[in-house]
Amino acid sequence: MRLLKENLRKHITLSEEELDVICDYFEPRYIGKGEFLLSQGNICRYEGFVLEGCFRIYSLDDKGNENVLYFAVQDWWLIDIDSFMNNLPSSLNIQALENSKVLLISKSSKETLYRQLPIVERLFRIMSQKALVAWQRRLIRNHTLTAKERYNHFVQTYTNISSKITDRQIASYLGITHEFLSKIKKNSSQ
Amino acid sequence: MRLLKENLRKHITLSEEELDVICDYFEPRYIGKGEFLLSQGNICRYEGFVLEGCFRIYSLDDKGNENVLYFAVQDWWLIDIDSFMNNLPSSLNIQALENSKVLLISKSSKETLYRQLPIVERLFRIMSQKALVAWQRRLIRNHTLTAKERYNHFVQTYTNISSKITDRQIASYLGITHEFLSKIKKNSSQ
DNA sequence: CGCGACGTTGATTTGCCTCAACGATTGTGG
DNA sequence: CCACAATCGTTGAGGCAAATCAACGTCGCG
Repeated sequence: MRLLKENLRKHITLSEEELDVICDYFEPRYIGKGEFLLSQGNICRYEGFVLEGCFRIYSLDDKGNENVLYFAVQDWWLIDIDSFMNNLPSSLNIQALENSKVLLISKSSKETLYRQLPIVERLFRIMSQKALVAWQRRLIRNHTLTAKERYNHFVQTYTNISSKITDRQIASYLGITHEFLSKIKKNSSQ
Repeated sequence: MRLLKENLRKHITLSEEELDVICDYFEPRYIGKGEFLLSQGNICRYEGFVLEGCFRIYSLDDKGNENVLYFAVQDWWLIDIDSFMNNLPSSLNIQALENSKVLLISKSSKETLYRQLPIVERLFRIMSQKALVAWQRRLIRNHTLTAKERYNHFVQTYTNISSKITDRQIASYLGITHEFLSKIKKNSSQ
């Protein structure tokens, strides 16, 4: 819970009482390596916060190719917002890449929380807006940088993540093939 | 103002009084073709809502290449969130592509509005989350679709926009050169 | 009118993909 | 604990999508 509180305090000033109220709505859950918190076709009923472990959030295209949207390790959030907000079948998969521990809040709990503590609306507004900026930046990087530059940016920015996951996953995140990533690494290491 | 009210009502149920309060904080402004609502290096002090006209939001990389983040026509919003939220110098340019009319709300007005009418926090949370989903989808399209497929998706999805802007701008939005877009169009028209 | 931005086209290059093969590592069931 | 399968990372040959560079005619605008 301490980790969650610290995460929330990064975005907004909250009293200890408010933090306690918020945290009360979350429940811990363990997810084994390879298991899914969400798989496509189902409705995303929980928002998750990662305490330990590592996740990949990915979609599948028509040909069955996996496309990693992002990774989540400690201190990151797990959700398919579209599915969660609108009760739509998800097109995303959220899979644990190692044995993991998360805190979950259900959709109904979150709505109750919003009403009970209106400042939580503000909190999640701010979090969403920060996330939005990050996605915009990533799109610009995809347009302006080469695959090699994007790879270097990734390992520098997410050192803690890149040490946990396979090169295939990283390649998928970067939007390139794993063969080509291998050639990038060979090329840049000499 | 009617247009703004309709836009807000798409996301959340609001009474006529609430809508009036919100709208009172916005002031109209005309922006001539080629003029900037925001240029990089400056702080984004206003959030804008487009009533008429057309805008491009773009950044420049080191080599001076323009990179269009998105276009905004009637019913769209104009802002550099990062700069607006954190009072940072913007890395974005917001330029009118034709004579345009917008509604503006300043940062201080928006903060006042949040306090006066807490439901506005909810409103902008929901708007931000919807926008987030759109950016995620766009990134996936960039990874999975070819340039031609992305172009077709763009003209189908944004018919009203694509008729207003040059092919160079569209190419920049798609992340390709304008020469290549020209070849795509030639190729697909026969 | 003349200039600058535009769209087009072609020749050439390059970044990245596809397919195929290989050894190394990991995981799993007997 | 080992044998086997599966997945991984690597490498190479070849191909394709898209970039680069350059030239040209067109159009809107001062």
